[in-house]
Amino acid sequence: MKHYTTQPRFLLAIDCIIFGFDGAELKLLVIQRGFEPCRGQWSLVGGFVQQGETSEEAARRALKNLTGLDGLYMEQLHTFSQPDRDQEDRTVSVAYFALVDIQQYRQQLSEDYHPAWFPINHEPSLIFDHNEMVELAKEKLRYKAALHPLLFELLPEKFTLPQLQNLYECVYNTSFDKGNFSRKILSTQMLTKLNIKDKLSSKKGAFYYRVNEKKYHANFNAFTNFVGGKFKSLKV
Amino acid sequence: MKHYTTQPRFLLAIDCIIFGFDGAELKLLVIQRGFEPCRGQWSLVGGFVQQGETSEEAARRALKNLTGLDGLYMEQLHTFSQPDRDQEDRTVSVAYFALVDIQQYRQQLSEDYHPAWFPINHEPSLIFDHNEMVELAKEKLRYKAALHPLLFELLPEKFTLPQLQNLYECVYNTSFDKGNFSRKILSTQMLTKLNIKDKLSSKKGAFYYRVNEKKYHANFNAFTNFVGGKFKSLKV
DNA sequence: GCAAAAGTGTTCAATTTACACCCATGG
DNA sequence: CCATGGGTGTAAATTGAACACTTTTGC
Repeated sequence: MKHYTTQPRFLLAIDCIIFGFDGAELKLLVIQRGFEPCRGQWSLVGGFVQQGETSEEAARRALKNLTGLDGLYMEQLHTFSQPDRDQEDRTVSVAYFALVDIQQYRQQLSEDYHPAWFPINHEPSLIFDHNEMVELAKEKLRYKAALHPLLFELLPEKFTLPQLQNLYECVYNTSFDKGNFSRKILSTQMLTKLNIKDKLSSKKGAFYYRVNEKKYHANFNAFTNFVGGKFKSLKV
Repeated sequence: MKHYTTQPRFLLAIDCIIFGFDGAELKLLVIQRGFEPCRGQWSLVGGFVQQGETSEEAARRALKNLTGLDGLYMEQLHTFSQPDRDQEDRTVSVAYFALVDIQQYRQQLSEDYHPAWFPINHEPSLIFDHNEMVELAKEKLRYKAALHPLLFELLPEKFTLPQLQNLYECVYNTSFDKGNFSRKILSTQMLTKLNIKDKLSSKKGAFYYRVNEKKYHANFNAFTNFVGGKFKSLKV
């Protein structure tokens, strides 16, 4: 093993795969790249890790810059290190995926970034290996959401069961029985029923619920099967 | 966003968390570090990523060097980037976890590396953030093995159901009903029964099985609940 | 009153769990 | 011939899937 000083050095980047849900479709947030190489092309939100910060911190910084939001759900996805992934220089990128409530998202700095939401499954061609990152993030989202309640992170504070079911149906591109779905979700005791109804999508109106933070955090890492029998046939 | 040339540069390392099973205990392979800083202390197997190779390739190179084995089960775990994690220089490390059949492992280059197997739960104090890496790898192993058949990778080509059950019981530190365990495993059709018995641990002898590679690979990524009802109470 | 969406109830099937029982054999 | 661990059978309990039914209300 050679000594440290003889080892090659790398640029270290982060890239964020940001998912949102507009009530009808699952979407991906991308920007128009503002500098060379590939200026003007669609790209994930990213940046370089600085001395004195972790890659997590760099990713949160990038997210905050673009969305104006703190405390988003975010987790490390994978590190991409193909020598030729960035034609300009040897850059290794740590990819993170993040979930945002699209209603809370306020477009900031749009002059600099030109952000745009694309429907998942119709995202544009992205620079470097960013499409590969998005594919992996979609897999991970489907995987993790089948067992853990992270899709709540995509919804506003108050939401109805039909809205939640619609989100699951979008993510898994299938349909669920409403009776069985509602019983399954409510049996986790992660939701608190409010006395207000959303009357926008039906005459009867659907009750709003909000996440019971205590139960949610306490049970986030437990295994809960959120997708019924489709669980067994899911491949990832 | 600054231009590339103004960005800081990092050393890029890989570290491998290598698990093995000796029939009675789950074990971790560590080495005595051969160079400064921390020469002589216990460490994960690692190395620096070189120009022109991916971190995956660097990890396979390190595994091959130490164990003499190709084609081990290996997957990327997490990237560690605390600025002070290596006191000598700013080094970011991509951690991989690997599973080896301990019987196939031949101690090579022992003069250089001084490798040793430690029982999981009694591993020694390791350099840098390596204990943290091991903790995360143990969690990931328990998580993934609950749903996918990766523990087969820890066993020799031929093994008995009681041996397999013992392995699961070690990983989850619990016990399973032998009848239900055997039915569950065999129902996956991932095992082929051989006409030879292992007579070492009983008078009656237990039939050997081997992995049906076709079924195994085809269904590796499907969700299969390998831990019965303990699944629901498993937290990770 | 009726269409449309929310929400509840009920049945049948599949899976899981617990535990009893039989089997093979070395000493 | 019996103790020991391997292996099979089975009934009860739980969970899941399907679908019928009731509720509410704007038009």
